Order: sequence, then C-alpha cells, then structure tokens
Amino acid sequence: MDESEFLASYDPRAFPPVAVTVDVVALTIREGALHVLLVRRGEQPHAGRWALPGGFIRPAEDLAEAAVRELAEETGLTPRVHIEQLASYGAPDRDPRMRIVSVSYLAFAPHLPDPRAGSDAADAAWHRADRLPELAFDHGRILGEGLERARAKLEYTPLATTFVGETFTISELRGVYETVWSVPLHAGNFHRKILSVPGFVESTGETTESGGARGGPRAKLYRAGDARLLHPALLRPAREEEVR
Amino acid sequence: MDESEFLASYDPRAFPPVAVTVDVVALTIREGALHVLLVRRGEQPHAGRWALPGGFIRPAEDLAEAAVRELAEETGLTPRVHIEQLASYGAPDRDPRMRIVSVSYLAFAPHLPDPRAGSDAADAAWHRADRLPELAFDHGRILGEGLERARAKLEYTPLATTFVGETFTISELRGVYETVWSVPLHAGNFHRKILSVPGFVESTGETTESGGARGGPRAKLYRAGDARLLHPALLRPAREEEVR
DNA sequence: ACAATAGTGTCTTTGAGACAATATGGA
DNA sequence: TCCATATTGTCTCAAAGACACTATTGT
Repeated sequence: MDESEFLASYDPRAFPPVAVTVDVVALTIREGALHVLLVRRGEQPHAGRWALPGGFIRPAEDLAEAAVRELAEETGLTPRVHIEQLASYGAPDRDPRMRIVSVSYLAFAPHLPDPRAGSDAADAAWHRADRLPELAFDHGRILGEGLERARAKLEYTPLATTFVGETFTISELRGVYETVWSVPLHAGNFHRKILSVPGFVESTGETTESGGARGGPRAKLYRAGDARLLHPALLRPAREEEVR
Repeated sequence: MDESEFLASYDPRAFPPVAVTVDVVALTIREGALHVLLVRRGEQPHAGRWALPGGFIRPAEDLAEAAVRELAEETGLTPRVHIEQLASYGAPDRDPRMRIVSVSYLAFAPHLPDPRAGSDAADAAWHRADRLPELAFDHGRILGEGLERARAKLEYTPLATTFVGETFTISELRGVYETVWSVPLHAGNFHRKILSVPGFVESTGETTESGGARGGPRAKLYRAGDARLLHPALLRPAREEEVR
C-alpha cells in the first residue's frame, strides 16, 4: 500500500475524540497596574465563572491564528497584538465535557480599550493581575505561568516597548518594568542601563510637550530600536528564594 | 440547564476531528558528540523516513506521560529521563492524514544505550545532531527548536549535570558545554566559574582513580548540587548576529 | 520658593575573560 | 623525560548598583 492508497482508506474517526482549544493570556498596563483580560463564561461548563478568552480551533486554521481570532471574537479587541505560544495543557480531566488539550498564548499590547462582550462571553473585562478571581478549569495555573513568562521575557527581550506607545520616555519604560516586576528601580541607573543596550531604544530627537504631572524637566522621547534580544540583559534583582 | 444536564446532552463527536500526538526530542552525548534519537517510520505516511519518536495520546493519559510512554515503546529506553515540554505545532496541513496537533517534549539523559526498535518503528538509532537526515513531517523544525532550547537552558539551569554520570569532574562538565554549544571554553576560567555558582555542584571528597587518558593529575569528583537555577548564569560567548 | 523629576558623574563591587604559573601523572 | 591536564593566581575590563549632583519645570 503506497501513501495515497493509505490516505484514501484512512478513517480519522477511529481515534478517541480529542478537542483542541487555544486560551489567551492577554496583558496590558492601565492606571499603573498590570491587567489581564478575562471573560465571564456564558455557557456550561463553569457558566458564570471568569476564564481566559479562548475556544476551539477551526479546521483550516493554525494555532496562532485561532488565538488571535478568539481574542477578537470574545472581546472585540483587534489591534495588532504581539502573540506568542506559551505552553499546552492536557490533563485528562481538565475539562468535564471531553478530552481537551489547550494550547495557551501570551499577548501584549499598549493601553487597550475596554473590551466588549462577544458571542461566547457574557462579559469581558480587564482585571488587575494582583487581584484575580478564581478562574474556570485550570486557567489560574495557565495565567500564572503566563505572568511568569512575561516577567522573564522583560529581562532579555524588548518586550517592555510593546506596553508603551509609539514613542515613550525612559521613565515610562521604567514604569513598565516596575509594574510587571513589582519592584522599584533606581531611576538614574535604569536610565543609563537602557541607553547602554545596543538597539533597545533610539532617540526621536523630540521631547515631551511638558514636564511631569508634578514637575520636572521635559523628558526626551524614544522609539523601539531594532534589537530582538537585549545584550546585556536587564536582570531582575536577585531572588535567592527562587534559586533552590 | 445546569452543568450535569449539559454534560449529559453533550456530544463530543460534533466537533471536526482532531488528533493530538506527542513527539520527543531526546538528547544524549556519546563519543563526545550531541546525539538525537530518531526512529525510522514503519507505516504510512512518510514510511521509511526518519522521524522523532512519538505518537497519539491515549484517553486517560496526561501529555508528559504520553511522551515518556512513546519514548519507551518505540525505542526500549526506560531510564529516568528528564522531560519537559517544548512547544506545540498545529499547522492544518502538517500531516496528510488529518488535522494533527503535536505537543513536543525535550528529554535528556546520560550515556544512553543503543535503542531497540519497538512496535511502530522499523528502526531506532542515535544520530549526531550535526549530521541529520531529512525528517518526516515538520520534525526538522521541531528538532531545531529543541536543540536551541537545550543550548539556552544550559546557561541558566544545571541541565548539563543530567548529561553526565552520578559523579563527574569539572572537565567532564566542561565537555558537555563545549559539545552542546559547539564552542571551546577556557579550562581555567570555566573551572573557577562552576565552583563559584552556589549549589551547582558539590564536592564528593573523592578523585578519579587515575589521571586522564593522556596524563595529568587526578581530578576531583563532584555531584550535582541543589540549585535549580544558576546564579549568576553561564552565558554563551556573545553572538552578535543573533541579536538583531 | 519648593518639590519632583530627567539626566549625568563617580565610586565600589562583582564577575567574565585573557594569560600565567604550578603540580600531577600517563606514555 | 615529555606532555597533557587539573587547579590556582593575577590582571584587566565590563557592568551593576549605591549615591550624589545639576538642571528643569509644575505648583
């Protein structure tokens, strides 16, 4: 039997049924705090509970496409978001309906608008990452791993620039790091450090229109540079506890 | 309709059929070179071609369990291997049979034996990572990403100790780094660096029975320490090309 | 005037890496 | 003996972080 004969006789329904979903951990910063997008489930199971936006993949669609589509469908958010794969979860009992394997994605974007509820979701809203409700399925774990991934990626990629606007000040960038890492950073040292990493930011030659809300000089404006990796990296303050 | 009524009326077959497989990138070092475990496919499609060991997940089995089982079944390898999830691949046309989403795993182990062919595989063998044949499906890409992940993890985790025996010398450890990274490292600096990372290795108080094959003093023996992350990390020599 | 902030200067400490030196044991 | 290797020492440079200082702007 050659390959074409084999394929003609092949019955896909012979395998036990499995479904594949994508779930998205979408992050943004609003009002100085890290926020996660959650939807309130409108259908069983776990109806009424908060969950990550997501859903079943469609036949001719790649995984990342499905993640972008679900984000748009359930929340009305359609900006060009950075999206990257996080991990997959397939414990046999993670969904009571049937065997479901979920591929999770991480999405970042600057000052996103309030979402509108879409078809599957009764409600969609940004939640502060430090004050989260109990989530449906194993979404609490997925979200936790997404947050940790985002924190880690700030260290060695220019990810932070995707949380700010087209142009930004070094202080705004510092705000992103402080918010996501939940640590205060030294303004002077941070400033010098950012400018010393080749390709992280490039000057626009402009400055802000006015000083800060509580005074101070006008800050220079920068835009994201062409670096894809930061070298040397910006390491988080040592976390001895996490090492062993 | 409450949740139990909903589940009773739920028909899993209503969704388009998808299958989930696991594929394993198993790495070891033999004869001073990094090797990858490949199996020759015994069935259609791609019969006769080399591929990563793997296969369909079973109903009551978690993803990581499936990866370990497939590795054992197809190759006869059953040692306690480190295994960790790599990524998932779900392009609609990646398998001609049907829609298949593959979750890939990375496995490491020290001086593994020659595999024996299992049920699904006509043949199984270790291949040098720098001389690979063309692989079935998108396994070439998966393997490439697995190798890069392994190289990166050597930097900030004690992964290298899983490639050597229970006890080892600093030189053996250096050999792992040199092999996986394909770069020569300075013996003296490497030695001091390893001993300066808290919890990476701990002394056994013993030394090797005899000096090296071509002479030299007996080296002290170490075992893996309790660190889960290396701090400070062992960074690869700067790769300017990869930064932009 | 006062306070807050942007940006720069300086110093200390740590760590990476180049290079040298010493000691040991196999062939 | 000769040579490869293990281990330690020394020096230089890069970078992180603490701290101080100046300049600018809003209130």
